[in-house]
Order: sequence, then structure tokens, then C-alpha cells
Amino acid sequence: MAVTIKDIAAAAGVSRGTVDRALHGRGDVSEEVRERVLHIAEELSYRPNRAALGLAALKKAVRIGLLLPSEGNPFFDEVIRGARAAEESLSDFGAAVVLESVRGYEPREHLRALRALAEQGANGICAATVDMPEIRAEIDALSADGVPVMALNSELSSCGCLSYVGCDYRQTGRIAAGLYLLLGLSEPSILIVTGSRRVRGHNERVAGFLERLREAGVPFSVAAELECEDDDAAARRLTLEALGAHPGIGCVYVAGAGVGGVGQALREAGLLGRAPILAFDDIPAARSLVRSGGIPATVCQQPFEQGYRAVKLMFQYLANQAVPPARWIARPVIKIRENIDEKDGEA
Amino acid sequence: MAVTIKDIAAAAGVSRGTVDRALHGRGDVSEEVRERVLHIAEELSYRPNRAALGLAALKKAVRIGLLLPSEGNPFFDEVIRGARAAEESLSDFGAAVVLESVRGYEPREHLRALRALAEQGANGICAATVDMPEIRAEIDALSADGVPVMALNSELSSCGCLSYVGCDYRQTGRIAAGLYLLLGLSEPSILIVTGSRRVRGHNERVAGFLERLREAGVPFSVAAELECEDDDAAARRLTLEALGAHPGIGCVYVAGAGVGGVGQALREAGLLGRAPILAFDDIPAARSLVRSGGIPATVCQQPFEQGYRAVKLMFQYLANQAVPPARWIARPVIKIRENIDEKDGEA
DNA sequence: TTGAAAGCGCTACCAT
DNA sequence: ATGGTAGCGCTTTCAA
Repeated sequence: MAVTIKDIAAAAGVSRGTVDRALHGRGDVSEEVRERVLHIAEELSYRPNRAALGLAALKKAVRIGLLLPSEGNPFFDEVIRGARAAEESLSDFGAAVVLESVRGYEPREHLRALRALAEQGANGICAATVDMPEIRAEIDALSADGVPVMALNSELSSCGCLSYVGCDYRQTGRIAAGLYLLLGLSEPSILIVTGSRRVRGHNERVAGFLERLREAGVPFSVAAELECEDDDAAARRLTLEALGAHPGIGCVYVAGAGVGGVGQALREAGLLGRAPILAFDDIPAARSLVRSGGIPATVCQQPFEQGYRAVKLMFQYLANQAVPPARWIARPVIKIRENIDEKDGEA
Repeated sequence: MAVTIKDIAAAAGVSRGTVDRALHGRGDVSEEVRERVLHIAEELSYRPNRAALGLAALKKAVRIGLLLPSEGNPFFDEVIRGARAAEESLSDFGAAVVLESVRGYEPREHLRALRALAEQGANGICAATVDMPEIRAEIDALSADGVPVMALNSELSSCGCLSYVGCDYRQTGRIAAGLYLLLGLSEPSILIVTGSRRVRGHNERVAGFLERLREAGVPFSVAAELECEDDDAAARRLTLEALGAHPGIGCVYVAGAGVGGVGQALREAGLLGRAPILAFDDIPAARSLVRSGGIPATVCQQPFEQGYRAVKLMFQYLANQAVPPARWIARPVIKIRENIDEKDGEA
């Protein structure tokens, strides 16, 4: 049988209540007793029992706020599914998730959502938001108020964030390059379609991609780098223009959203299936292009897992003061036609 | 606050003890009361609290037996890691894992191990074993004795197994075919190296591979199908012979173990990196061939996850009588040079 | 500053 | 056949 708080109390010659106070620094405990208890706990390598912790925590339910730019964004629908799954599996321990769904990346809107979550009594917040000064300031303020904030899916520059749960964009870019190499294309001209140069993740994906190609020492050239603002219509138009201006494009690398528009452009140009698209995630548009052969392979970032993880780690921090790792990085998943229809589920 | 057993007791006008007995069919309960309680529970959509369940279950620790042919088999080392991780995460609920490690697939040895686990007081057993009549009979006997057995990694023909946790071999074969198609090889002659025709998983991997290639309608031919008995030395020798007998082999498909031997043979024949190997799992030999370019991509079966899952599902069955799904299938993971070094971890 | 005790939801044992 | 209750490990409140 594992070591319990009772064992420590007996060994230290104090009551269980005192041990609890000493271990967690709540209430007043004499310095001498505190040290003795801590020492004994260390000695016996005490670890609190999670079942008991959960049961006792039921009284004061923990509320986890979730800020996602998920309006009209199917990637985040999966994040939500994961967060709900975590909520479900933690409901027996008193966890509840409150969601603020936002459209796009307008800082003002994100600020509003953060404050709304705090007002709804969130004890901690997981936020997929933008790396702007005003946002960072709000996060610092929330943290100071005792509401920790965790960056989700997009990392934030140094601020009071508890941790980052998401993916390593450079790494996924490198994997996309690996897939490019697998294809063994003969035409070395690549068209790059990025979402926005202001989005750090997109830049890193492009950098990782090019970095790996250079390392591999294969001949390649970048025909053009387009910025489509994550918009399908813009992606289609710009891609068509580029295909016209640069004949002989052998591959299109799509670092952000807008892959549906790129596919449409290639179809119109009669190149779908001939000039492969390398893309990210398995949102519906990407899925259907994988099925039709326009995308030979896509690198996915486990949105379900990200949502699940973020909620779970935040809960463990709030309920059991278990400090999460500074960065929890989702393992990238390569999907091709033969496994594109797999659905992520309960971890 | 969620519905508790107390609420049901109040609604039914009986005591909590009676509700417990009625819900779980233990002890004597009058038919009339039983029905009333069950009805109310259904009505209120009662779900037992897992934290409380775990806490109460601490008194009678659950022991889970694990039978693995893991001696000298690095694949199963990962399964063990996963099982240990599950044990760790369930230790707060009173779970313990006892391992019987066996070398190879000798039915006599497996029988001995099964009995040894039962003698050590295992309340349930997860077994990666062979599909033989004497084994199935023992499993039926154990089940009848109240020790449920779960098939792990290799499925067993209809017997009293609680469920199957592992992968879908045909599906992984199809994915390997998808990778073959990605490579766009010009030389359509394929050498197949299987482990053993007596191993169901190997056969299914070959069948799935060929099935998908036929579906795709690409030209291909099978130069030869070798059986290497999962042995590197045999694999090397047979592969070298086949390369000599069938010049122009463009790809080697390795359905079982022995991939190290195949790589060695290709190296000696000066074909490493020129005739790609398609293989399974990321055991050390496969990993190093991926790094050196001999294997462009490998299809992995999440051994860590399999071990983790099996123990977790078995525990939930034993402790909370939660019936596991008949089949829990691990998601296949494609690894290439750029992500081969990722380590599976805590789910 | 510390101790004692109630209570979280469930199970199991002892009375009745 | 049913009720009552102790107890799993921890937190928290009330007394002292």
C-alpha cells in the first residue's frame, strides 16, 4: 500500500490536517513542523492519491475556459471535440469547460473573449490567440489575478503563460519536405502558398520545409511565394496567376489554410494529380483532395489531442497543482489516401 | 452536481446499500425493488463517479497479468513500456501489473506462462499469444474460473476472449501499398519477404498490400515471396538468392521481422537506397535503415499505445465492470526519416 | 499554531 | 431482503 498523509502524520507526530497545511503551504504552520513534515514526505516519497484528490475536489468544481478562433474553422472543431472529451473524462473529478468561440484573429475580439471567460468564473484559461502586446498584457493581468493562461496551438512570446500545448511548426515543415523527397519529382520548381507572413506558424513551416530540402541537397527552386490570407478564393486566384506566370511548376506547398482554393486552381489548370500538393491537417477540403489524388500526403497536428491535452493539463494544474511541462508538443501524423479517413478519438 | 447513488436511494425510498446491490446484482434484492431502482437510475441517467469508485476499490488491489513473447523482441519492449505507464497512472486506483516474458511462440511455454500468471493471483490477463487449440482451451478455462483474458497484438479465433487490442494487419498492408504508390517507382517487380505463412498477421499484411495495388490498377509483379521465419540471417540469405535469381527487383516488401537481414542483403548487392524497402514498425533495425535511406517509410503499430490500452481497458473492466469494445484497433502511424526519432509516450 | 471531525461517492460488512 | 455504517485518502471547517 502506498504512503498516505496518515503515515506522514504518524511519523511526524502531528495531525493529518497539519500535514496537509504543511505540504501545501496553506494556513499557519510553525517553521519547525513544516520542515519536519516536508522532510518525511520526501523521505517516504509521498505522492498524493489522485482518486482521493478527485473525490475531495468535487465540492469546488473547477472551471476551465477555452478561447478558440473556431468560428468557421474546422480545424478547431476537432480541438473542441478533444476538449469536450477531456471534460467528459474529468467530469467525475469536478471539471467543467466553458467555451468562447471567436471568428478570426481580431485582437479586440480576443480580448473581449478573455474577459468574458474570466467573468464566467474560469479558474484557468486555454487560449489559441494572437501574439500581440495587448493580448499578452491581458494574460499577465489574468495570471496576476490567479487565473493561469495556457497557450494553445499558437505559441506566445514570453509572457506569463503557464505553458504551450500545440505543435512544432518547423518540425512539421521538415516532415512535409521529407514527403516531397519521397515523391522523387523530376520537375524541381515549387510554388509556395502561405497563409500570412504575420503568422509565426506559417513562416516556420516554410522555413522548416526549405531548410530540410537544402540539407538533403536536392535540386529545387521556388517559383513564387504567395500570401493568400487563409482565404480559398484568394488562394485560387493567386495560384492560377502564378501557374500562368511560371510554367513548369512541379509541386505546390501550402503552409496555411486555403488548400481548397489551391486544389480548385490546379483542377482548372488541368494539373490536379500531376503537380502534387503538400499540405497540413485533414480538414474536409484537404481530406477530399487526398481522396481525389490532388494531395499525396498531408501532415496533421492532432487537433483532437491538442484540445484534450490542454484541458487535462490545466485541470491537473488547478486541481492537483501539478505543474505542466513548459511545452507539450503534438506528434505530427502523416496521412495518405489509405488512412485519411481515420478519426482521432479518446486518448 | 451529478446524480449519485444517494439520489437514487432517496427517490426509490431505500438505502444506499440496497441501491448498490440492485445496480450490481450482488446479494439479495427483491425483484420489485430491483426494477424500481434500475428504472430510476436509467431515468436520472446515473453514472457512477470514477473517483469514488477508485477510492473504494483501493482496498482490494487489482492484479493484471501480462503475457508477452518479449524476450529478444524490441517491439514488445515498447508494449511493456506502455503497460508500465498504464500501471503507473492507475496505481492510485489500486492496479498492479505482473509480467511473464517468454521467448518465441512455443505453445507449451505460453501455456506455462498463462498458468503462472493465474497462480500469481492475476485477476485478469492480457496475452500476446498464438492461435492454437491448446491455448484457446486454457483461455476458456481461465475465463470460466473468473479470470478474463484479452488478446493483445495478435487476434485469436473465437474463444472466450474478453476482447482484442491490437492492430488491423490488412489495413496496415494497404497503407504500405499506399506508400509504394507514392514512390512512383518505374520498375514494377516486387520482392515479398514474409515472416511466416503460419502467422495470420503476416498473411493479412501481404493480402492487404496486394489488394490495394490491384485496386489502384498500377502495373506490378511479384518476383518472389520468401519466408524468413522472422530471422535476420535467413532473411539476408534468401534475399540475396532472390536478388540473384530475379534481376530488376525494384522494391522489397517486408511483412514480418527480419528487416535487418533484408537491408544487409541489399547493401551487399549494392541496391540499398536504390530498391526501397517497405517495412513495419520502428524497431532499431528499421529505424537505422530509415535513417540511412534504405527504408523510405515504415508503418508502425503503436506498441506503446497497445500496451497502455490493454492494461487500462482490463483495469476498467475488473474494477468498474466497464465492458471493453470487442476490438480496439491501434491507429497505424507512418514514419519517415524526418519523424522516425519520435518516441511514443503517455497517451 | 494545531487537532478533531465531517464529508466527497461508493463498497462491503454487520445487524436486523 | 434491507438498513446502517465504517472506511478508502484528502480537504476544509470549526474548535481549542
